[in-house]
Amino acid sequence: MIKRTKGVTISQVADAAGVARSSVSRAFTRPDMLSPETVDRILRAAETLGYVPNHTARALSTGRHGNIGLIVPDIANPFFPPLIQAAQTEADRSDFCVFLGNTAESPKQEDKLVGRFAGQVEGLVLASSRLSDERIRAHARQLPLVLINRDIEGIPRVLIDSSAGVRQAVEHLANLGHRRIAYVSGPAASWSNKQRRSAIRAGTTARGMELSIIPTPAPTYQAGREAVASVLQTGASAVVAFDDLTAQGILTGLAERNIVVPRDFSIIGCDDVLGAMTFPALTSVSNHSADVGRIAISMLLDILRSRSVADVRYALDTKLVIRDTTAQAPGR
Amino acid sequence: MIKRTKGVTISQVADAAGVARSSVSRAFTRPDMLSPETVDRILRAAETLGYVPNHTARALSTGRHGNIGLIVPDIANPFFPPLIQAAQTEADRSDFCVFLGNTAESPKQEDKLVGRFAGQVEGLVLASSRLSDERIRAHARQLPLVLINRDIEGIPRVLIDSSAGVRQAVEHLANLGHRRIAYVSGPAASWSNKQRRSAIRAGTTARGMELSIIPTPAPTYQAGREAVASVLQTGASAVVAFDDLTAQGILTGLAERNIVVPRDFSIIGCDDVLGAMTFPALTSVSNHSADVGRIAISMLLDILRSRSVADVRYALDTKLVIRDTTAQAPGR
DNA sequence: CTGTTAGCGCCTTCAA
DNA sequence: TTGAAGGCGCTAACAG
Repeated sequence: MIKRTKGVTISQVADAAGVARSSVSRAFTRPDMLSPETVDRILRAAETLGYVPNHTARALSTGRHGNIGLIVPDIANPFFPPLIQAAQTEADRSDFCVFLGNTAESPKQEDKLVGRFAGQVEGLVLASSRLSDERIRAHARQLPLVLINRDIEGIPRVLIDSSAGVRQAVEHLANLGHRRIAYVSGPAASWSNKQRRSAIRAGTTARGMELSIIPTPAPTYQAGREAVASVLQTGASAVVAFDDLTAQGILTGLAERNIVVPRDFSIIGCDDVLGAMTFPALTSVSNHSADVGRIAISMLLDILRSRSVADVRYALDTKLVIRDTTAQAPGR
Repeated sequence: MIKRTKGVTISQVADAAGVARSSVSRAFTRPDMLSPETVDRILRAAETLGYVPNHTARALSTGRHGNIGLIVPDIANPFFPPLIQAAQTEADRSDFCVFLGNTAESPKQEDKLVGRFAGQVEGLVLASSRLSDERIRAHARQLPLVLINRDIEGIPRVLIDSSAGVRQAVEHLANLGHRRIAYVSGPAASWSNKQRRSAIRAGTTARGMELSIIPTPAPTYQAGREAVASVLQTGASAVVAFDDLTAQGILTGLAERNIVVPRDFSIIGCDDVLGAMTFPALTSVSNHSADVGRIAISMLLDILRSRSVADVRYALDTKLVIRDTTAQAPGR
């Protein structure tokens, strides 16, 4: 049985130091308003009593609690951990704590989390939100919001613009002689998915290539693996996947059918989070997940500081990273 | 420019409903103490005014804010996301929010985070803490603590007991004819690492096998990859890695040297988080990361509810999962 | 520079 | 069943 120390309050410190409560408060928040000796005496008293400012009381009084929220659809997707980590580090630099929420790809859960967080955070970052524009706008009326990979006018947002990278991917495949390719798509509600899909469509159309779209329930290893059957039915010789995780699943699905990559089939991922960790090393569209996390938080903190919301749209460029899963189309 | 709605307070609702503030409070916390009609009237008024209870004020008054903290060393390590997700889900079931902290394997950062969280959470779960026993004990005096994969008497803890699984791993290798193996170890401050290392040592000693220990700076893909040189120098024909990520790195390091797994070399991971996602599919010691997250949170919530700390030690058993990275020792 | 005085929004005895 | 009143711990004018 462990006994716990109780909360020492500002009054006890004030008594011990022989000053008013407000002076104690100042010693911690605006020491420059007090004489150095007084500050010293107070701090010393606080130290011996083991006083720690009560965060909640301070928050009630100031209306600021130094917390921000970060909501992601799937923390287990390797795209997010670096983003989360960077966000955390950036928040830390300004002495903010971050609440993390995982929606498991469910808009309903996302709505619930936003509501739950709203009361205890000063602002929120929604990464790859699966909510409708209306819901997001509604939430933005309640508290400062920054979006990641979601493009809604009037709401600050930071985007990974995959179009350039995806265009290069199509070009790369075309140069290798592929004429018929497939896109294994991501969540319907995903802005990134829409963006990637239309970039591919534009690229293939421009080059007279044939394109098939294969839907998946969610961007996971398993979904990729299960998509392989459909992919093969299209007669495609190469595939671009919504993300690396899906691509990795496809890699396995192909291996299970003894289809050798890249000899028999080429594959390109997006996000480049698996780096060279797959076998063969995955060709992928570059990633900025950490940058995006850092930037989103820094934007949010700016907004909190300035108390004003500019309509910022921060887009990061991408490019194709060629590794070992793409090669000449078979039979050429 | 988006305008934000201001906070409606209990008083406004009270006025609108023509009741006292305390009644409004009761309508939300103890509706059974009020007549159904009154509750109804209050709720209706609250609804139209868009009243939402102020979490901070409530917390100050009750001393409970319904938040718990979870601190992990590296969110990007695939061992943790399922743990975090399960923890979150479990907390959610009891209407608790979770603060997530990432220490980047740094004890200093961990200490800092605990301090920062302490004021705003009712309890804390420390997963794979890198802190000293003393620091942990000190923190446990401040607030309810539950440990994951750290065995300190007197502090509630839930452990993945890898010894059985690791013992099976050694046995498996022995049966395949390996006589000389290496253990690529994890962080020095890791309880799991110590446990796995001694289980391997016990197993190899009992069978008269030779064992080399290879240190690494941190359990990462990169560290595993770089450890390969040292591993090969030992003349071992098989290796057990601290975790799957390290094992995956080793897999790459071997591939880079044209050493074919499992024909030329066998490898076993721990945690089984990569499942069949590596190539070849990794033999590994089973994992309970999600269970452990769920159980830790549920233990913490129990403690918070009962206001008492029993000395619980919850250990989960493990076993070897054989896949494709282990085979007969070469030359036999 | 420092003390006094009000709250922040809610919960919770204590009476009625 | 309901109201009145005090307080949770701290901050923020306003005086002095």
